[in-house]
Amino acid sequence: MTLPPQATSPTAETTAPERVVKAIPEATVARLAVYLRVLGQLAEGGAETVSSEELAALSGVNSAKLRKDLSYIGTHGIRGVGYDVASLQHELEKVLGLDHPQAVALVGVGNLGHALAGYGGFGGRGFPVTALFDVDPELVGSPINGIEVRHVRDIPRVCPAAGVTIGMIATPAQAAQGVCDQLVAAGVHSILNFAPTVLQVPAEVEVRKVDLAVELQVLAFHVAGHRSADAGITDSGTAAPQVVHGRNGSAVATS
Amino acid sequence: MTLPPQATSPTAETTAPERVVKAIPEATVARLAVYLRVLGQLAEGGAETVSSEELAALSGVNSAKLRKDLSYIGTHGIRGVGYDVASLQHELEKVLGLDHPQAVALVGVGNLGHALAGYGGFGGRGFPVTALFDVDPELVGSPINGIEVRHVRDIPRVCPAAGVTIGMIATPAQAAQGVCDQLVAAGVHSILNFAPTVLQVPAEVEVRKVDLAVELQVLAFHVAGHRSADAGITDSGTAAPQVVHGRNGSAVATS
DNA sequence: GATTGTGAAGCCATTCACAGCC
DNA sequence: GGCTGTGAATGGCTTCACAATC
Repeated sequence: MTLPPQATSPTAETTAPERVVKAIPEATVARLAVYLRVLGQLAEGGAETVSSEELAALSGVNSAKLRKDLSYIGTHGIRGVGYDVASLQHELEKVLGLDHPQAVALVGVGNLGHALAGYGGFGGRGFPVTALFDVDPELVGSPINGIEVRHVRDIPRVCPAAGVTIGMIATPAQAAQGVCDQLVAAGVHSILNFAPTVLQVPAEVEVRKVDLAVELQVLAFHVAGHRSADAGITDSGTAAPQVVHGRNGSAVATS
Repeated sequence: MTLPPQATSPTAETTAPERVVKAIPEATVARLAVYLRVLGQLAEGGAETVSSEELAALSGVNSAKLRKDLSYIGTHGIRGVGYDVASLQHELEKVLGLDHPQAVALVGVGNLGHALAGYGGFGGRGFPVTALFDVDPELVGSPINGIEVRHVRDIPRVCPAAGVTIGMIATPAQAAQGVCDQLVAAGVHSILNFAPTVLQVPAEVEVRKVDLAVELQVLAFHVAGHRSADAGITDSGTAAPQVVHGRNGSAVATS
């Protein structure tokens, strides 16, 4: 259904190079994933269509932003009605590359790694964790969640063989850079880093980071700012409909 | 040491309202926390001063951005030399509100919650997890990491008593909104959400979210985009010195 | 009448480039 | 000579507001 994903630029694309896969802002991509999840919930609830206003409220953004976001993927909502839940879902899955799944490797099976390995299917259909690595002799060789833990030194062999495209690093900080280098050498160009360090990588590698300490410190900053303020915070600008939300930011944490 | 934190605005502050605690961009605050961590490592290594170029490289940003960031807090580096590591550390700690610690409550002590509770002191001096909550009768009453797990229904009583200012939610998605409402009612206005849902909160509450599924989907998007591209990605614009990094984004995940 | 899609305007953040200082 | 601090320029994202469409 629906047309091939157009560039949606107002001006005619005179020189279309193969495929137009760019032009979607970074920030938009992250929100598309959120919309997709909300659509899943709506679909479960039996909804067939949804308005931008409704979907936006459930996603914690305003409706103009949502419509602009969807315009990047060349969506076809129906004016006066809204969006078809099912087809928008499929559209988003296709854009995000979820139509064929990505094999994920997880390095570092400590407390956090364990939790991540167990996270399993994530929200909906997921990212299969295909390979686990650690250096602890107690862990190496034993299975977790049905997957055998390999030694980190096997990354160069195992990852390409398993077709791993995404790596998650949940090691202690000191080990993270070394592990990262090995993943990159093994052809893994997308990395999600949970270790509290900034990773140095070549330009073609995409790193996103999830940094607990930073998140807490940002919150602490705001706590500090609002101390002794009591009346104050009534200036939210425009009165929101009902549903509001603190702010933006999102795992924004990427380095 | 050092002067009181000035607003750093170019124009003279004619109407200074009590204290000038704003004017620092959201994105800058997150990076300040990163600089602080790197400074900690430098201090351990025995460094006394550091140049913006050096600190920036270690933090994965360019030096102009770093200097601009520091300018917001009215820093006093020494031209021709750099920054004093120790005093910059203290300056950053003060700005981020780390001089007196924030009590943190963690709700949801499953796999992930366990890992978070154990994370303990985080990078350096930390955010003491002061209270744990869950609904599982098996967990409630038993101690984890020396802290007794309480029932979620006790949030309204325990949190104010313990002076909790920051809440972390690591429950299943269905439970998250309810828990959030209770935290807010208990006066907790800064929340870090690990559950895969968008939380609806009043405007005075700051929510940051850490969303695994979103992070992975953003990475998947980029994997999809670079498929079949082989030569391509040489257009990084300016040639970076040596150290580079994928991109930005950071836990950007806030809703 | 309701709701989408999108130019245009506005805002925030990044980058540049250089004056000021050590 | 080296390095910081910062106005000015640029770029990206968000918001507004409304014409187009159902």
